[in-house]
Amino acid sequence: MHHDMKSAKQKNAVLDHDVVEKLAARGFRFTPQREHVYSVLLEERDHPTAETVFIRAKHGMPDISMATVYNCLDALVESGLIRLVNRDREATRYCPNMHEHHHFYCDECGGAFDIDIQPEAPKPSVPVPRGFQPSRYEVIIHGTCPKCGTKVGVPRLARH
Amino acid sequence: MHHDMKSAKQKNAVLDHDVVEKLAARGFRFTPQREHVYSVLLEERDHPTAETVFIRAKHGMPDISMATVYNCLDALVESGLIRLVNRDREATRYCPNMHEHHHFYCDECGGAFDIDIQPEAPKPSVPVPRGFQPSRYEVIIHGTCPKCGTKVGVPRLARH
DNA sequence: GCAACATTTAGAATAATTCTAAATATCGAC
DNA sequence: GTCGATATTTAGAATTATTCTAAATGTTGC
Repeated sequence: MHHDMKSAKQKNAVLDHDVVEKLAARGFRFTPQREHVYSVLLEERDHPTAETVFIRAKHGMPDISMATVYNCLDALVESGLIRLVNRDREATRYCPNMHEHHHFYCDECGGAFDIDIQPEAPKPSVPVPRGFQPSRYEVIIHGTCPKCGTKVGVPRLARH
Repeated sequence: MHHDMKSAKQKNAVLDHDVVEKLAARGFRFTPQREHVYSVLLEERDHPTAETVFIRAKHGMPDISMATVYNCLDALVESGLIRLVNRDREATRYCPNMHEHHHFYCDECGGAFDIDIQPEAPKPSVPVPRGFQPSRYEVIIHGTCPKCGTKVGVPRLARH
Protein backbone atom coordinates (compact mmCIF):
# COMPACT_ATOMS: atom_id res chain seq x y z
CA MET A 1 0.00 0.00 0.00
CA HIS A 2 1.12 3.49 -0.70
CA HIS A 3 0.75 4.63 2.85
CA ASP A 4 2.81 1.79 4.24
CA MET A 5 5.57 2.29 1.76
CA LYS A 6 5.84 5.91 2.63
CA SER A 7 5.96 5.05 6.30
CA ALA A 8 8.67 2.51 5.69
CA LYS A 9 10.64 5.03 3.72
CA GLN A 10 10.33 7.54 6.48
CA LYS A 11 11.53 4.96 8.97
CA ASN A 12 14.51 4.24 6.75
CA ALA A 13 15.24 7.91 6.48
CA VAL A 14 15.31 8.19 10.25
CA LEU A 15 17.42 5.08 10.47
CA ASP A 16 19.84 6.27 7.84
CA HIS A 17 20.13 9.61 9.53
CA ASP A 18 21.24 7.88 12.70
CA VAL A 19 23.71 5.76 10.75
CA VAL A 20 25.11 8.81 8.99
CA GLU A 21 25.61 10.53 12.32
CA LYS A 22 27.24 7.61 14.05
CA LEU A 23 29.60 7.05 11.14
CA ALA A 24 30.42 10.75 10.90
CA ALA A 25 31.15 10.90 14.61
CA ARG A 26 34.06 8.57 13.99
CA GLY A 27 35.13 10.24 10.78
CA PHE A 28 33.55 7.78 8.37
CA ARG A 29 31.47 8.54 5.34
CA PHE A 30 28.03 7.15 4.70
CA THR A 31 28.38 5.00 1.59
CA PRO A 32 25.96 2.70 -0.22
CA GLN A 33 28.11 -0.28 0.73
CA ARG A 34 28.12 0.56 4.42
CA GLU A 35 24.40 1.15 4.38
CA HIS A 36 23.83 -2.11 2.58
CA VAL A 37 26.06 -4.17 4.86
CA TYR A 38 24.29 -2.68 7.85
CA SER A 39 20.89 -3.52 6.37
CA VAL A 40 22.03 -7.11 5.82
CA LEU A 41 22.90 -7.32 9.50
CA LEU A 42 19.54 -5.87 10.49
CA GLU A 43 17.58 -8.22 8.28
CA GLU A 44 18.68 -11.58 9.69
CA ARG A 45 19.70 -11.40 13.30
CA ASP A 46 21.60 -14.63 13.45
CA HIS A 47 25.09 -13.24 14.09
CA PRO A 48 26.44 -13.96 10.62
CA THR A 49 30.14 -14.29 9.87
CA ALA A 50 31.86 -11.88 7.49
CA GLU A 51 31.64 -14.61 4.85
CA THR A 52 27.89 -14.92 5.34
CA VAL A 53 27.43 -11.17 5.27
CA PHE A 54 29.36 -11.16 2.01
CA ILE A 55 27.10 -13.76 0.45
CA ARG A 56 23.95 -12.00 1.61
CA ALA A 57 25.21 -8.58 0.62
CA LYS A 58 25.86 -9.76 -2.93
CA HIS A 59 22.17 -10.34 -3.49
CA GLY A 60 21.34 -6.66 -3.46
CA MET A 61 24.81 -5.50 -4.50
CA PRO A 62 26.46 -8.09 -6.75
CA ASP A 63 29.73 -6.22 -7.20
CA ILE A 64 30.58 -5.75 -3.55
CA SER A 65 33.89 -7.31 -2.59
CA MET A 66 34.99 -9.23 0.47
CA ALA A 67 37.50 -6.51 1.32
CA THR A 68 34.70 -3.97 1.35
CA VAL A 69 32.60 -6.17 3.59
CA TYR A 70 35.43 -6.29 6.10
CA ASN A 71 35.96 -2.58 5.71
CA CYS A 72 32.27 -1.86 6.27
CA LEU A 73 32.04 -4.18 9.24
CA ASP A 74 35.09 -2.50 10.79
CA ALA A 75 33.60 0.95 10.25
CA LEU A 76 30.26 -0.13 11.70
CA VAL A 77 31.92 -1.64 14.75
CA GLU A 78 34.03 1.46 15.31
CA SER A 79 30.93 3.59 15.01
CA GLY A 80 29.06 1.57 17.57
CA LEU A 81 26.38 0.46 15.13
CA ILE A 82 27.15 -3.20 15.39
CA ARG A 83 29.18 -5.29 17.73
CA LEU A 84 31.36 -8.25 17.20
CA VAL A 85 30.86 -11.52 18.96
CA ASN A 86 33.12 -14.53 19.18
CA ARG A 87 32.24 -18.18 19.16
CA ASP A 88 34.85 -20.65 20.23
CA ARG A 89 37.09 -21.66 17.36
CA GLU A 90 34.84 -20.06 14.82
CA ALA A 91 35.08 -17.03 12.62
CA THR A 92 34.10 -13.73 14.18
CA ARG A 93 30.41 -12.91 14.02
CA TYR A 94 28.45 -9.65 14.00
CA CYS A 95 25.42 -8.44 15.87
CA PRO A 96 23.44 -5.26 15.17
CA ASN A 97 21.58 -5.26 18.48
CA MET A 98 23.24 -2.52 20.48
CA HIS A 99 20.81 -2.53 23.37
CA GLU A 100 22.46 -3.95 26.42
CA HIS A 101 21.82 -7.65 26.16
CA HIS A 102 23.42 -11.02 26.65
CA HIS A 103 24.00 -13.89 24.27
CA PHE A 104 22.85 -17.46 24.54
CA TYR A 105 24.67 -20.05 22.45
CA CYS A 106 23.12 -23.46 22.04
CA ASP A 107 25.71 -26.22 22.37
CA GLU A 108 23.53 -28.57 20.35
CA CYS A 109 22.50 -26.65 17.27
CA GLY A 110 24.98 -23.82 17.48
CA GLY A 111 22.19 -21.27 17.37
CA ALA A 112 22.70 -17.79 18.77
CA PHE A 113 20.02 -15.96 20.72
CA ASP A 114 19.91 -12.47 22.13
CA ILE A 115 18.85 -12.44 25.75
CA ASP A 116 17.29 -9.16 26.71
CA ILE A 117 18.02 -7.76 30.09
CA GLN A 118 14.96 -7.41 32.26
CA PRO A 119 14.84 -3.80 33.42
CA GLU A 120 13.53 -4.95 36.79
CA ALA A 121 16.37 -7.44 37.21
CA PRO A 122 19.21 -6.16 39.31
CA LYS A 123 22.25 -5.09 37.34
CA PRO A 124 24.68 -7.98 37.16
CA SER A 125 26.88 -6.45 39.81
CA VAL A 126 30.22 -8.08 39.24
CA PRO A 127 32.60 -6.52 41.71
CA VAL A 128 36.04 -5.96 40.26
CA PRO A 129 39.13 -5.48 42.38
CA ARG A 130 40.32 -2.00 43.30
CA GLY A 131 41.77 -0.05 40.40
CA PHE A 132 39.96 -1.81 37.58
CA GLN A 133 37.59 0.43 35.63
CA PRO A 134 34.97 -1.59 33.79
CA SER A 135 33.44 0.00 30.74
CA ARG A 136 31.42 -2.85 29.28
CA TYR A 137 30.11 -6.18 30.46
CA GLU A 138 29.56 -9.08 28.16
CA VAL A 139 27.66 -12.12 29.33
CA ILE A 140 27.72 -15.29 27.31
CA ILE A 141 25.47 -18.14 28.32
CA HIS A 142 26.11 -21.62 27.04
CA GLY A 143 23.48 -24.32 27.16
CA THR A 144 20.62 -25.75 25.17
CA CYS A 145 17.91 -23.78 23.45
CA PRO A 146 14.21 -24.62 23.81
CA LYS A 147 14.15 -26.59 20.56
CA CYS A 148 17.15 -28.76 21.38
CA GLY A 149 16.28 -29.10 25.04
CA THR A 150 13.21 -31.18 24.27
CA LYS A 151 15.08 -33.73 22.17
CA VAL A 152 16.35 -36.78 23.98
CA GLY A 153 20.00 -36.02 24.37
CA VAL A 154 22.26 -38.90 23.42
CA PRO A 155 25.33 -38.22 25.51
CA ARG A 156 28.12 -38.06 23.01
CA LEU A 157 31.37 -39.83 23.72
CA ALA A 158 34.68 -38.11 23.40
CA ARG A 159 36.06 -39.54 20.27
CA HIS A 160 38.89 -38.39 18.19
CA MET B 1 65.81 -28.07 50.46
CA HIS B 2 65.19 -31.72 50.40
CA HIS B 3 61.97 -31.45 52.29
CA ASP B 4 60.56 -28.83 49.96
CA MET B 5 61.48 -30.79 46.88
CA LYS B 6 59.76 -33.84 48.16
CA SER B 7 56.67 -31.82 48.98
CA ALA B 8 56.67 -30.32 45.51
CA LYS B 9 57.00 -33.74 43.99
CA GLN B 10 54.11 -35.05 46.02
CA LYS B 11 52.01 -32.13 44.91
CA ASN B 12 52.84 -32.88 41.31
CA ALA B 13 51.92 -36.49 41.80
CA VAL B 14 48.53 -35.46 43.12
CA LEU B 15 48.13 -33.00 40.28
CA ASP B 16 49.11 -35.54 37.67
CA HIS B 17 46.73 -38.06 39.12
CA ASP B 18 43.91 -35.60 38.64
CA VAL B 19 45.04 -34.87 35.10
CA VAL B 20 45.26 -38.58 34.28
CA GLU B 21 41.74 -39.10 35.56
CA LYS B 22 40.21 -36.15 33.76
CA LEU B 23 41.86 -37.17 30.51
CA ALA B 24 40.86 -40.80 30.94
CA ALA B 25 37.27 -39.79 31.64
CA ARG B 26 37.11 -38.50 28.09
CA GLY B 27 39.04 -41.39 26.61
CA PHE B 28 42.40 -39.65 26.34
CA ARG B 29 45.77 -40.96 27.36
CA PHE B 30 48.13 -39.20 29.69
CA THR B 31 51.18 -38.38 27.59
CA PRO B 32 54.35 -36.42 28.34
CA GLN B 33 53.31 -33.82 25.79
CA ARG B 34 49.88 -33.30 27.32
CA GLU B 35 51.38 -33.05 30.77
CA HIS B 36 53.94 -30.58 29.56
CA VAL B 37 51.49 -28.37 27.69
CA TYR B 38 49.31 -28.31 30.77
CA SER B 39 52.25 -27.34 32.96
CA VAL B 40 53.09 -24.50 30.57
CA LEU B 41 49.55 -23.21 30.97
CA LEU B 42 49.79 -23.45 34.75
CA GLU B 43 53.11 -21.64 34.90
CA GLU B 44 52.18 -18.33 33.27
CA ARG B 45 48.56 -17.46 33.69
CA ASP B 46 48.35 -14.86 30.99
CA HIS B 47 45.98 -16.62 28.59
CA PRO B 48 48.58 -17.50 25.99
CA THR B 49 47.73 -18.26 22.38
CA ALA B 50 48.48 -21.65 20.86
CA GLU B 51 51.52 -20.07 19.24
CA THR B 52 52.79 -18.80 22.59
CA VAL B 53 52.17 -22.13 24.25
CA PHE B 54 54.17 -23.72 21.46
CA ILE B 55 57.13 -21.39 22.02
CA ARG B 56 57.06 -21.91 25.78
CA ALA B 57 56.58 -25.65 25.49
CA LYS B 58 59.66 -25.94 23.30
CA HIS B 59 61.89 -24.85 26.17
CA GLY B 60 61.35 -28.00 28.15
CA MET B 61 60.52 -30.16 25.13
CA PRO B 62 62.36 -28.94 22.04
CA ASP B 63 60.91 -31.49 19.65
CA ILE B 64 57.25 -30.85 20.31
CA SER B 65 55.35 -29.78 17.20
CA MET B 66 52.66 -27.20 16.64
CA ALA B 67 50.22 -29.93 15.63
CA THR B 68 50.80 -31.62 18.97
CA VAL B 69 50.26 -28.38 20.83
CA TYR B 70 46.88 -28.01 19.15
CA ASN B 71 46.13 -31.66 19.82
CA CYS B 72 47.07 -31.31 23.49
CA LEU B 73 45.10 -28.11 23.93
CA ASP B 74 42.06 -29.76 22.36
CA ALA B 75 42.36 -32.77 24.65
CA LEU B 76 42.79 -30.57 27.71
CA VAL B 77 39.77 -28.47 26.78
CA GLU B 78 37.65 -31.56 26.18
CA SER B 79 38.74 -32.95 29.51
CA GLY B 80 37.77 -29.80 31.35
CA LEU B 81 41.32 -29.07 32.48
CA ILE B 82 41.62 -25.79 30.65
CA ARG B 83 39.19 -23.51 28.96
CA LEU B 84 39.38 -21.50 25.86
CA VAL B 85 38.83 -17.76 25.78
CA ASN B 86 38.38 -15.46 22.84
CA ARG B 87 39.58 -11.95 22.35
CA ASP B 88 38.07 -9.89 19.58
CA ARG B 89 39.83 -10.47 16.27
CA GLU B 90 42.67 -12.30 17.93
CA ALA B 91 43.82 -15.88 18.04
CA THR B 92 42.12 -18.14 20.56
CA ARG B 93 43.67 -18.14 24.02
CA TYR B 94 43.75 -20.69 26.83
CA CYS B 95 43.18 -20.48 30.55
CA PRO B 96 43.90 -23.20 33.13
CA ASN B 97 41.81 -21.62 35.88
CA MET B 98 38.71 -23.78 36.06
CA HIS B 99 37.27 -22.21 39.17
CA GLU B 100 34.24 -20.20 38.29
CA HIS B 101 35.60 -16.78 37.49
CA HIS B 102 35.25 -13.89 35.11
CA HIS B 103 37.72 -12.25 32.78
CA PHE B 104 38.81 -8.66 32.63
CA TYR B 105 40.41 -7.42 29.43
CA CYS B 106 42.24 -4.12 29.45
CA ASP B 107 41.43 -2.06 26.36
CA GLU B 108 44.68 -0.12 26.75
CA CYS B 109 47.39 -2.72 27.23
CA GLY B 110 45.48 -5.80 26.13
CA GLY B 111 46.20 -7.52 29.42
CA ALA B 112 43.98 -10.32 30.68
CA PHE B 113 43.02 -10.71 34.31
CA ASP B 114 41.05 -13.36 36.10
CA ILE B 115 38.36 -11.89 38.28
CA ASP B 116 37.46 -14.19 41.12
CA ILE B 117 33.88 -14.44 42.13
CA GLN B 118 33.25 -13.27 45.65
CA PRO B 119 31.46 -16.09 47.44
CA GLU B 120 29.39 -13.57 49.36
CA ALA B 121 28.35 -11.80 46.14
CA PRO B 122 24.99 -12.90 44.84
CA LYS B 123 25.18 -15.25 41.88
CA PRO B 124 24.88 -13.23 38.71
CA SER B 125 21.30 -14.23 38.18
CA VAL B 126 20.74 -13.71 34.50
CA PRO B 127 17.19 -14.81 33.83
CA VAL B 128 16.84 -16.61 30.53
CA PRO B 129 13.53 -17.02 28.73
CA ARG B 130 11.42 -20.10 29.24
CA GLY B 131 12.89 -23.24 27.67
CA PHE B 132 16.51 -22.21 27.65
CA GLN B 133 18.75 -24.39 29.80
CA PRO B 134 21.93 -22.60 30.74
CA SER B 135 24.91 -24.76 31.59
CA ARG B 136 27.68 -22.23 31.87
CA TYR B 137 27.97 -18.48 32.24
CA GLU B 138 30.87 -16.51 30.92
CA VAL B 139 31.34 -12.91 31.93
CA ILE B 140 33.81 -10.73 30.09
CA ILE B 141 34.54 -7.29 31.43
CA HIS B 142 36.16 -4.71 29.21
CA GLY B 143 37.81 -1.62 30.61
CA THR B 144 41.12 -0.37 31.93
CA CYS B 145 43.35 -2.16 34.38
CA PRO B 146 44.85 -0.45 37.43
CA LYS B 147 48.15 0.24 35.68
CA CYS B 148 46.63 1.80 32.58
CA GLY B 149 43.89 3.60 34.49
CA THR B 150 46.35 5.93 36.17
CA LYS B 151 47.97 7.08 32.94
CA VAL B 152 46.56 10.24 31.38
CA GLY B 153 44.47 8.87 28.58
CA VAL B 154 44.96 10.64 25.27
CA PRO B 155 41.62 10.10 23.56
CA ARG B 156 42.52 8.44 20.30
CA LEU B 157 40.84 9.50 17.12
CA ALA B 158 39.22 7.05 14.82
CA ARG B 159 41.60 6.83 11.98
CA HIS B 160 41.89 4.40 9.20
C1' DG C 1 37.27 21.70 -12.26
C1' DC C 2 41.03 20.61 -9.27
C1' DA C 3 43.55 18.94 -5.41
C1' DA C 4 43.22 16.20 -1.32
C1' DC C 5 41.57 12.52 0.61
C1' DA C 6 38.32 8.47 1.47
C1' DT C 7 36.51 4.32 -0.34
C1' DT C 8 36.13 0.33 -3.17
C1' DT C 9 38.03 -3.32 -5.56
C1' DA C 10 40.70 -7.65 -6.90
C1' DG C 11 43.97 -10.14 -5.65
C1' DA C 12 48.15 -11.14 -3.02
C1' DA C 13 49.91 -11.96 1.52
C1' DT C 14 49.67 -13.35 6.14
C1' DA C 15 47.97 -15.70 10.16
C1' DA C 16 45.38 -19.22 12.49
C1' DT C 17 43.84 -23.62 12.39
C1' DT C 18 42.94 -28.17 10.56
C1' DC C 19 44.13 -32.12 7.87
C1' DT C 20 47.11 -35.97 6.13
C1' DA C 21 49.98 -39.76 6.16
C1' DA C 22 53.78 -41.94 8.05
C1' DA C 23 56.41 -43.04 12.25
C1' DT C 24 56.19 -44.00 17.01
C1' DA C 25 54.23 -45.18 21.40
C1' DT C 26 50.95 -47.50 24.41
C1' DC C 27 47.47 -50.97 25.89
C1' DG C 28 45.41 -55.27 26.57
C1' DA C 29 45.30 -60.09 25.35
C1' DC C 30 47.70 -63.89 25.07
C1' DG D 1 57.29 -60.06 26.79
C1' DT D 2 55.29 -60.28 22.01
C1' DC D 3 51.56 -59.14 19.05
C1' DG D 4 47.87 -56.70 17.10
C1' DA D 5 44.87 -52.81 17.63
C1' DT D 6 44.59 -48.29 18.49
C1' DA D 7 46.17 -43.66 20.05
C1' DT D 8 49.53 -40.15 19.59
C1' DT D 9 53.10 -37.46 17.62
C1' DT D 10 55.23 -35.39 13.90
C1' DA D 11 56.25 -32.49 9.64
C1' DG D 12 54.35 -30.47 6.36
C1' DA D 13 50.51 -29.52 3.22
C1' DA D 14 45.97 -27.56 2.93
C1' DT D 15 42.38 -24.72 4.32
C1' DT D 16 40.20 -20.83 6.37
C1' DA D 17 39.95 -16.20 8.23
C1' DT D 18 41.70 -11.89 8.01
C1' DT D 19 44.67 -8.14 6.57
C1' DC D 20 47.36 -5.72 3.21
C1' DT D 21 48.44 -3.49 -1.30
C1' DA D 22 48.03 -0.73 -5.13
C1' DA D 23 45.21 0.97 -8.59
C1' DA D 24 40.68 2.82 -9.81
C1' DT D 25 36.83 5.36 -8.37
C1' DG D 26 34.16 8.53 -5.69
C1' DT D 27 33.53 12.67 -2.70
C1' DT D 28 34.51 17.16 -0.64
C1' DG D 29 35.88 21.79 -0.26
C1' DC D 30 37.75 25.39 -2.61
